[in-house]
Amino acid sequence: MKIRTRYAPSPTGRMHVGNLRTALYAYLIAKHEGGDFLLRIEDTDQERYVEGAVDIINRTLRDTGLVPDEGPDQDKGYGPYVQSERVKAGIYKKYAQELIDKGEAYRCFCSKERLATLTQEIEGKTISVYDKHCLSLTPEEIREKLDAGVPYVIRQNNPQTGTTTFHDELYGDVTVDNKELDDMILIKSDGYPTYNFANVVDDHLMGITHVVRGNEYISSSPKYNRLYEAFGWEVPKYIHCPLITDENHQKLSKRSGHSSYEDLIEQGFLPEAVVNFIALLGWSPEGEREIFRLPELVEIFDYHRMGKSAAVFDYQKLRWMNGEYFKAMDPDTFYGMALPYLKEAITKDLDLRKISEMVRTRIEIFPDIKEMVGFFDTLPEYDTAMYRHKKMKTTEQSSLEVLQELLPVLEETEDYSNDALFAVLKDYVAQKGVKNGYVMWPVRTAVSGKQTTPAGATEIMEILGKEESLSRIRHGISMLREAVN
RNA sequence: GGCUCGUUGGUCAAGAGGUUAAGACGCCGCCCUCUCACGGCGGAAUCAUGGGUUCGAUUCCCGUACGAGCUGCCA
Repeated sequence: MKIRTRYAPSPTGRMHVGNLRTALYAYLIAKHEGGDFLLRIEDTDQERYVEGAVDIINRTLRDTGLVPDEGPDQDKGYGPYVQSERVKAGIYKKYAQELIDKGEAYRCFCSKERLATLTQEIEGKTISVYDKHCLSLTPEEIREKLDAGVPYVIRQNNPQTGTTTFHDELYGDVTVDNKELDDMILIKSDGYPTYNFANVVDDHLMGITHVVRGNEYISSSPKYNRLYEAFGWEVPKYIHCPLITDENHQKLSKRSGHSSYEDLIEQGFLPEAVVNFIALLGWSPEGEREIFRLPELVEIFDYHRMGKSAAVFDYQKLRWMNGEYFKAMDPDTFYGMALPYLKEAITKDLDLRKISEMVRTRIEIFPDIKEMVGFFDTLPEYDTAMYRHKKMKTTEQSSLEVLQELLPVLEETEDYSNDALFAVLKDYVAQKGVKNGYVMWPVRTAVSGKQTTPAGATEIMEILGKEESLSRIRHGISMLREAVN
């Protein structure tokens, strides 16, 4: 049988990386076996609905490559794929009625006030268990309330004895006492289904074979199983994904600043790197390779190799991985993407393409560029102490000497290409009988004003050109003269 | 509180009843080098805990601790 998985987000804002990973795994499980991946919008919560959130979902799936085979825009006969539209089609009402007829569900007319009397406070947490009060209503009483227009919900009628077991592909069998099974609400008083109900109905109707979802649903899954059984439907395979946490092992929240895919893109990460990284959070391939693009993941993904324990989102490692993608990227593509960041840092007419290549193997995320290349634009203020370098055996004194001796030579040099400049400096080094660094360090310091740069002295001078290079060296000389005296 | 799930270095993790317990990020050192980065080499660092079972358990079982999730007319 063809595998069918779905991603069923709630349109409530940005896409959480945990949800994105769930979508990724659902996609990979289906695609690895040549199956279908579908998108279903679970907009049954009127209050949390956020305008534009569906667009975010679509855009994110498109940008990450997790393109659904079916969804709101591509109805392959299982639609509609938006739950609010399914509500209008009367789908959930119909199935809820079927459960009522079977005695597996019942209408509950309890007021909020009465429900409030059922709640209790335990260790700061509010807990409420419904007492099946409305289950004992007679048909006449129900008729009466219905006619009077008393609002009601429909609840699942769970047994209070025995146990219920469900099977998860990763976690194995999970068994709970039926007395733990609350009579959860299936249809809300506004007529919309709850996640608990809509999810089961739709997964069945849409022919979902593997239900991939977050681990937070594991404890309610027995209740979903009872629903499947009540309908006489085949239970799908369940694959619950482990949680993603922050560095404090708490659920990754907005406060972390990088809880959503959008956050990460804004911070300068590449979609491929994000996908690669989250794929490895809770799953590992055979072998030692870690860099995989989506098609490669499809090839090798095996959900049996998924983990069960929560994983910390390691921002540091994501940065590293993003850098790996830069290194593997072809220079033109990188240049195109880096350009806006380069322009932000450099307003002068310099060879940005060359600078782009300098930076490509040195940054981890795009915003790193600014700090790295700003000195090309304007020489930063710096302290002459920077001319002192133990390993290079340089001092302010020695630097002054080198720069002074080099200045006339560089003034005479016409060819300011990297190779030519390098040859000039090498000549001087040889003639002086010192190590390269003894000369290169002061020159680079003078033309950059920085401790570290994304290129060597002569490469920098090539970019800056003769005039600017000389002016910076002269400035260095005058600073050093002052410092030495 | 109850229920459910989880626990291999700081982090992601492989692994298996007997291994020198992989690899990666990060960290440290060395090499390369016109600084840094890249690249190369090396290092420190892990089986939560107490009982069993076993010739032998980090691996299997039970308890404990810790963590997380659920306990919503949210999903």
